[in-house]
Amino acid sequence: MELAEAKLKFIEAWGKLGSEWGINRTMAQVHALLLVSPEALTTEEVMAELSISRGNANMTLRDLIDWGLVEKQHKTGERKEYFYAEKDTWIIARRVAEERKKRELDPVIKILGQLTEVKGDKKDPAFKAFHSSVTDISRLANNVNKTLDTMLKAEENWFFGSIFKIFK
Amino acid sequence: MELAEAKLKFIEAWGKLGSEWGINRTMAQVHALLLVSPEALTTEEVMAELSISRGNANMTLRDLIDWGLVEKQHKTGERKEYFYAEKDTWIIARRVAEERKKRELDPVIKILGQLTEVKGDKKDPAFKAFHSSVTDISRLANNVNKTLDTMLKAEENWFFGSIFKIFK
DNA sequence: ATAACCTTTCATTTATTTTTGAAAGTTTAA
DNA sequence: TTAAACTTTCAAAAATAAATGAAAGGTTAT
Repeated sequence: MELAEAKLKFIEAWGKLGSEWGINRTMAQVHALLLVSPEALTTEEVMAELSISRGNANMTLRDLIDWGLVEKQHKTGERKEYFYAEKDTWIIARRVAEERKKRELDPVIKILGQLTEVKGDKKDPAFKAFHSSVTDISRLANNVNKTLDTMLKAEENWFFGSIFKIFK
Repeated sequence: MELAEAKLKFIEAWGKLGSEWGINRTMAQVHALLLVSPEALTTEEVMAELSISRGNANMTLRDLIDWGLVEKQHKTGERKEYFYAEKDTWIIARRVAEERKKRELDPVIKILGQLTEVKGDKKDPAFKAFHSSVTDISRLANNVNKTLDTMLKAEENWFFGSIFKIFK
């Protein structure tokens, strides 16, 4: 397999994985393209490489910047904007975890906390089932949350290293 | 807040979280409904509670069974099928992790492994960027994979307990 | 055998998400 | 100020995903 083909395979696989996890396929593909590009690319280049429209490229790049995965660069003497992807995989993982925690996990943890407090007839099986399921899920969600907080602060080697040490 | 309202809130929140993570909203809602039901429910009851069609209810319940989150029950003397959700949150988390690992992570790890092997000109910046990004992502994916394997075998207390012990 | 009862399928319809591209907006240089 | 170069917006179109419901498929009891 040659580089050009391998690049396409990578972009395709990254896009597929993203879409399976609720991330816009194009956004994941643009990210993949930038990840394997040694140099920052222009909007035009992204449009051409992936055959997408200007509007789509612009919005997608902005989203990637919002996620903290891509940064704008300016070259002296040029007006065009260039886009460059963070290449450190562990930083990428942390940024994604951070963003999704904030957008999705935190809100649901808040709601679960409220639902945990709902009072009802302790003799009613419907209430008992509700209360115990919600309490259990709430506890698990909080554990996941704490683990993510740890991960956000940790170095990769420390994080996985320590996990593997215990569970070997 | 009373039970009926709380149940609706829970179903809504679970459905939203699911859809953000690439899981069909209705599937997550049916799961939520069954989770807070002390008794197994019939297709008719699921249809009525969530105002969904017979076909949708049937397919969604089948999917939940495929995921290992719901089981069919039969009551003696009755022909109707009843559906009951696994209530142990840790088992639920493990089943979801197991299923998604199998469906999504394993395939992508395989592709990354192949892309890692792609040969090219070591002087070419494009090749260097491709190779190092793919290698790094591949390594991270394999670490996540190993951690999931550990989780699949572990008890909840052991898993989180050990993580918190190190990172406290 | 057949009728009642229940489950499954799948061609259509409906809803949701994503993309397009032309127009509007902005910045820079002369 | 003007015009060229570049970026952003967003209403409309296209693509994708999900839901419907009537018909077909199975089972069981008589």
